[in-house]
Amino acid sequence: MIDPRILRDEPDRVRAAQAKRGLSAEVVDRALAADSARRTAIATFESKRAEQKTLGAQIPKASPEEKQELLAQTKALAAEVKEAEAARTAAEEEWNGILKEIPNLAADEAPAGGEDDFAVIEHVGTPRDFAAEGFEPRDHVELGQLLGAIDLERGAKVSGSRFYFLTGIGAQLELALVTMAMDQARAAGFTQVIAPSLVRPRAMDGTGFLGQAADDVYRIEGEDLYLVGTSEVPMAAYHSDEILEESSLPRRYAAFSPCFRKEAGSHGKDTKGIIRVHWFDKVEMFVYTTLEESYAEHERLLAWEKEFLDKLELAYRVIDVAAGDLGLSAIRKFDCEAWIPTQGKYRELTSTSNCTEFQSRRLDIRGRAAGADGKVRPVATLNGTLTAVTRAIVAILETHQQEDGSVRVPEALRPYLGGLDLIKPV
RNA sequence: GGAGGCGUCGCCUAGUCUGGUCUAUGGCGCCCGCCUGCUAAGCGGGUUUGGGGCUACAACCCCAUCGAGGGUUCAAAUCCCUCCGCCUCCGCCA
Repeated sequence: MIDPRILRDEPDRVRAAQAKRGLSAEVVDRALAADSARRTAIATFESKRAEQKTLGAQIPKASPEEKQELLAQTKALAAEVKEAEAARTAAEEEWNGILKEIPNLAADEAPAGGEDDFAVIEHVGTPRDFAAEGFEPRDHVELGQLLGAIDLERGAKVSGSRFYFLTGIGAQLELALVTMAMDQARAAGFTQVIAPSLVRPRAMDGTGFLGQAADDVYRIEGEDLYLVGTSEVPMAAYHSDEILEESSLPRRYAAFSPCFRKEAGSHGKDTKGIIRVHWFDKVEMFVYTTLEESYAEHERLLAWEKEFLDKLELAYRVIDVAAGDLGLSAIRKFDCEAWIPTQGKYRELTSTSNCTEFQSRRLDIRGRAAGADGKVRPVATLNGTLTAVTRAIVAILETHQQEDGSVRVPEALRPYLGGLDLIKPV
């Protein structure tokens, strides 16, 4: 959630932020009204409660006849306190509910508008010119079949549409990519983590995925558990309800977990292949740091993502995602989109977000400043994809394919495949 | 899955049976100061978090906070219920 002080002191800033995302500002007025109602309710309850405490303290010391009198008084008061408390609780819930509807305030640098209003920051590498090379590239579905790497038919048979088996060199590719990602992360000082992919509502809600995105989340029947769509969820909740020494920041984690997405509302999109699936594995970077450091850290996360894509020798562009497409939590988001030859487009391979204090406020993750004053305040959280396995495989197969259907292995990946430099059709 | 035990303000801990003087004890750690060639020791003080009021977002006052949420009561760390977590034993299992 956003800082309530900003809402109170600079409501116009919040209104402007809503407009930038293409959302109504009406929520701001509802929030302000709920805030003042809440404060009134708190004051009422607290004065009643204080009175009750004062009277109650006199009872054990009172003489028998005074005691009767006091008991009668406090008994009546007890009912009023109870009522005032219920009113306070209701007012606080109302306020919290409204506050949680407000997305994080987009950064000034983030372009205004929706999905198509992104700004291209840079292009890295040049898409291969298959026409000049004189052959028609095969798509990853065909290549996956030729190489014995991806089995979509059996994926559908066993689990349904948007599922797959990675087999043979496909399975090896996943393990190679994950290990390479983990090695890079460790070298950069990250703590490697294998994270749970089933979480409680608190974790899901705290990261902002039970808002508008709730349709995309799998729930476990009969249990209070959700399947995560990214290890951002368990990693954000990892330090929930904790106070971290700011001297211990940044805390950098590289977490591996499967990711599950319903892909509701994407019927007809990317129906072929493994571009858009209900399950895939991912190595995600997750960082806790201070608000001041978060902006520079965001750039670092982007740099680490680029380093990984560079090692895969892919052509890609980096975009600055528009405000309306940031999701609830982020103030700014960079996507790295790799060139997919058979689609003739750039497709998202990785994404990094600065969520500032938004998730920390919801999950109660605070930092204590160094020194005698030791102020406690929310920390900033950031996340970034190191590798989303399925899309990385799509980009590698399509980009590095040869006319005969074999695929050249990028230099950096070879050590992770036992030195293999060419994947040949089976 | 079954039976039992436990959960106190960073860590350890007193308090729970017998509800009110608990405004939660003591130790360790940490912070500030004193003392001291320096360090250690010693001495004195401070040290949960969230919220509200008032304000300079200070000081101060108040409310809540003893795993979480309900209940009983004039009054709950203390009694009752539900949930969560940890531990022990049994069963099952990769």
